[in-house]
Amino acid sequence: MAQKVTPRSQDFSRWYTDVVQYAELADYSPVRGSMVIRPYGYALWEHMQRALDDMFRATGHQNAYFPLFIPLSFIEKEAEHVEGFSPELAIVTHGGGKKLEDPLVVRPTSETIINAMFAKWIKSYRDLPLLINQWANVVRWEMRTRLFLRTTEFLWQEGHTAHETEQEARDEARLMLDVYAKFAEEWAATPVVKGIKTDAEKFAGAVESYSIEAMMGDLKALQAGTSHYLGQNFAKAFDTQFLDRNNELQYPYQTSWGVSTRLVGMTVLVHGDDQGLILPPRLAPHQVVVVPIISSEETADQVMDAGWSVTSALHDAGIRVTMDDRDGVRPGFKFNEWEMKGVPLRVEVGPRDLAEGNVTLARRDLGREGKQSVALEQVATVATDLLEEIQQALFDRAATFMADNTFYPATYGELVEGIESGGGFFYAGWCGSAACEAKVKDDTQATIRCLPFDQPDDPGPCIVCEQPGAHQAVFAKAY
RNA sequence: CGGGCUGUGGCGCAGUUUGGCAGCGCACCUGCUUUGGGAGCAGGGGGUCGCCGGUUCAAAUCCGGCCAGCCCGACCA
Repeated sequence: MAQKVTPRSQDFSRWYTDVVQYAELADYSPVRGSMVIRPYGYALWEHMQRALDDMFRATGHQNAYFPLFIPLSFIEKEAEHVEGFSPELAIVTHGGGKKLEDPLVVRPTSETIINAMFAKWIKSYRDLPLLINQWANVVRWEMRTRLFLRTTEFLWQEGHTAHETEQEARDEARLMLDVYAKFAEEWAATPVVKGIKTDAEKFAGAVESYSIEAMMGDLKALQAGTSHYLGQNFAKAFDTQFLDRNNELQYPYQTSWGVSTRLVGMTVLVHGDDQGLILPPRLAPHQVVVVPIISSEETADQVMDAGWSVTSALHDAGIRVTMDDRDGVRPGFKFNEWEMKGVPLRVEVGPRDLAEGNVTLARRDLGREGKQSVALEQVATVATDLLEEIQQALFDRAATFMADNTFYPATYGELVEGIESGGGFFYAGWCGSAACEAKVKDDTQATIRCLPFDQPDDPGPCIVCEQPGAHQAVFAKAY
């Protein structure tokens, strides 16, 4: 623990892997492509869950739980859905020592099993809207995996809703995307671009997919959350029907939306530095760590007492605080260790501070320059303010970084050169053809991350074929 | 699934070319001295060298096969 990480500038990919492991967020497991989320990483995820779950409830959703196993025949009912997911399904063929007549799929997502139940529950327009969320694990058999960003099994949340009208469902899909954007920006301190996915990138079985896209520290894009307007595709496949206000049978309009433990990876990739993790205060398992500095026998008790009283003052102020009272570990070691773990604020309590009635506060995001002395009795109020400042500073820094690395190429040559010479987000016109989209991908590996909701009056000509552009698209390499 | 790299105490590696006592650093345990940015000294524990087979008096080392992991591609939250 607390080893030196590979510098970001030297090898970003290894830096990420080092930070995740050294900060004890996760570890590789004996199972191919699967990871163990360690207590510290899980605590971070739990804080994300809590914030999101509160927002889901505030928008009228209820939690429920559906089975892990889905009959293979269910997946096959929606043509695009099965086509999209079949390459990555884990399928159970045996149970109880016998071969199963109908194989079971380990859920890659739950639209089908949930619709099988919705078909039973939805009889009348009075049953709508039906607003369900579940927290669950899902399995997608990936070729290449990376801790948190892509693993065979991952934890997520999937919302599934059914509505009386198309407009209501479309509004719901957009509303939940807004919830995700709000979470990303206000909790994870990560600015995002909201937009519509192209047909090539949309969810298998959706009419339209929306996403939030964030820029990572290596200038690649990460899809941080998606929301889908499903139309009546699944309702028709599962014969989910209700009697409307005119006593006529109708198929409901549906949505689904999800975010995953990938958000943990995003937080690392956006804010971390060569010292390790930097956590936004609102999500940090420990917002403040108190490190006592014992320099002599005579002052030891006094320092420890002061450390504990600072700890309880911070706790009483509603701050998640921990006191590192380990014996036999030197303060310098503790500083580095808690910096590795991304704790936003550190309080150093030592004889020199106490002689003047002070403690030293050190901001994680400012490095060694970010220390200040604060009077003992003001620690709680100052720390409370600082945590808010840090939260804002992290967002501002990420927003500036994204703005600085967002470009508007005028020609195809500029787009290709821009992507190859470093990356970033490239806004450009796009005619809407799959061929032009594919050409960019073939030439540069970059894809259209989304067509932003914020569109200019004139998107300009297609960056590829120079035909009039139907949309402005964001091109970027993605995780 | 294609290409590359790697499997040796918990982690990182040397040793493999040229077969001959299984080593180093970190971590861990004990003790003492320490403690304001990754402590020092002394002592100690821990490894069927990825697996299976072959060659040999003798294999971490040579030969054959298999497996796993990571990185780069195609696919993807």
